[in-house]
Amino acid sequence: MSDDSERYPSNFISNIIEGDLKVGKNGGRVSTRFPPEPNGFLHIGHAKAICLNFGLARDYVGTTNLRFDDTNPLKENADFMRTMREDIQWLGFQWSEERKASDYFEQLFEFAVDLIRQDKAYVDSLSAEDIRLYRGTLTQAGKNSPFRDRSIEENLKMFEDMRAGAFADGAHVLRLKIDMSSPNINMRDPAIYRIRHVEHHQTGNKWCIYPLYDYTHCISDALEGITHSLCDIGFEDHRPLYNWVLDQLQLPIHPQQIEFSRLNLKYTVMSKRKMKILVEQDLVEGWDDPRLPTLAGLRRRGYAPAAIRDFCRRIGVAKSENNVELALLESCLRENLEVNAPRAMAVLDPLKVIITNFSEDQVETLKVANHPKNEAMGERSVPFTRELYIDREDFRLEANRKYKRLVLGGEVRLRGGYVIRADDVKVDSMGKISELHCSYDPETLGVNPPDRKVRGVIHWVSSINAAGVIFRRFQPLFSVEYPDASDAEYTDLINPDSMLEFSGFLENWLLETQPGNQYQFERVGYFTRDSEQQADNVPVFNEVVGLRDSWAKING
RNA sequence: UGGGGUGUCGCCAAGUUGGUAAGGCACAAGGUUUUGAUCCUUGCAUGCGGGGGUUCGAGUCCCUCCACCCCAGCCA
Repeated sequence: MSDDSERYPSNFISNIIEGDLKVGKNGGRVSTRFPPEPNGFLHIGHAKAICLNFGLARDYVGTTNLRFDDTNPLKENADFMRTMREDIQWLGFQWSEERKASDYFEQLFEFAVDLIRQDKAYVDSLSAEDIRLYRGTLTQAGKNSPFRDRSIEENLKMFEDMRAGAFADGAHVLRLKIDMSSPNINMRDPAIYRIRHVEHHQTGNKWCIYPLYDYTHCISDALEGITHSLCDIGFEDHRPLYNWVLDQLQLPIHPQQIEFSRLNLKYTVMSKRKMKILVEQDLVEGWDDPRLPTLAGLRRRGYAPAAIRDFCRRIGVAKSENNVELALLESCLRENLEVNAPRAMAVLDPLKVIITNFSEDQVETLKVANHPKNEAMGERSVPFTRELYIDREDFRLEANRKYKRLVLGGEVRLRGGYVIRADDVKVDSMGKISELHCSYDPETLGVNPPDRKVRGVIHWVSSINAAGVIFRRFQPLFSVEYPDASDAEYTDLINPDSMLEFSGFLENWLLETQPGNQYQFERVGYFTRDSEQQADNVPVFNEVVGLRDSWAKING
């Protein structure tokens, strides 16, 4: 997959890397890492970070580690690690080495001891509440903890005792000794170890003290020889702390932290917390709901990994706030599926058609191309019979000339087949059209009638070839562009039509297709078989993305 | 009232040492077409948050305003 077409265009991070390469920094080596916390599902915002870290390393012939940032056993578990690995591989990337912050717990502890010996860390016995009070505010300096001047010996002893389990949760904390009056709150003696008597999914009960992010991340990066540590822009003012810690210690390398802005997509939410609530309140069907921007959801929806990668490349990398339109994502998908998806026919809202001049016991086998531009995709046999189905919206009793479909007395071509004329309609007791009687012109297979104008081409499925399935079409999950920014609670802004179900027919061979393989249902959109088994066993096909529809614009 | 950031076309986003505004998406108008799809052609920022200044010349340098975002977890 690593062809040049996936190479990142010029951006501020690649500029930094090229500058580093030019002066021979890090011996010309580029090494990145993707460091998720295993506490939820990866989403398209993570995809941006994944593509960037793996993509940049690929572009500059470097390496990328997968590192689970598992320093908070209260929130994390090994199941999330498993799904994250699957999602990353599905997206198309393979890491050089898998690491875990917990791999470094012993070293992290020793470095902390080193800091205490240097009088740059101390055990604080203030309560969490008091620590907050002593920290000061955004505009007022904090003040030193009364425990700040404990002797090195006492600190050493107490920290060992913390590790040994001598204290209750929250009794003490290890803090860095930096500057309580720093204008940067992150530098006001940040805590780096807390006591938590809980089992860790990787280290079991070996530890009862766990290091915090700011202390752990920079050291982990250095230990792995990471050269460029890319992270969310929210960590920008943590950078001085990142550098401070590394400056105090003997490490093989001092990685450079570079922050870029996270992806925001219109009409959706991008926070794990908010998605979790949607899942827990059954507002969606689960973490893999096709309307969610989780990688699991996108996969179930039928998104092609290459299209997501293309999207991540096209949105660029910068530091400014951004709200990307869904249209860009959809465009990436269509571009990919246009060339890769074999064509087929499906009728979402069936209207029965009787070809009155075609005999009941006859079946004509038509050959239809699987792709209009790619002969290598071959052709398939499509049966033409007296009884078939077309889409309800492809017929009107009467319409003006702009309507290029079937009207009473008008002619239209059945895709891949004959030209038919609508002669009569049957209406049921409710006044709804129940059946259409048409006649076909046997001289029009592959050729247009010389003397008449055919209005257009519509798709269809023969009744002997029709498999009944459920189609799901999707709209954005939220009905407003910025569900996060609204005054209303975001859960109240869910689009009631975000998932519409249709009961219709498709060519029966599609029943054998696998989830993840997309097909274009001509004139409708791209679909894939849903991966979940339904209780009633009725097959479900999810719409990946619709076809561009210029008629909808004209028609309103 | 502290600190850190960001402001280039509706949405993203390029713009090396100042030299006279890339590209994509969207949109619009044509053409091709047995998918109102695809494809092709054309159009789409005298202006880069505002105002000054330096310069032959500034999105790029200086000054000054303005707007928006982030930070006070023993979360990451």
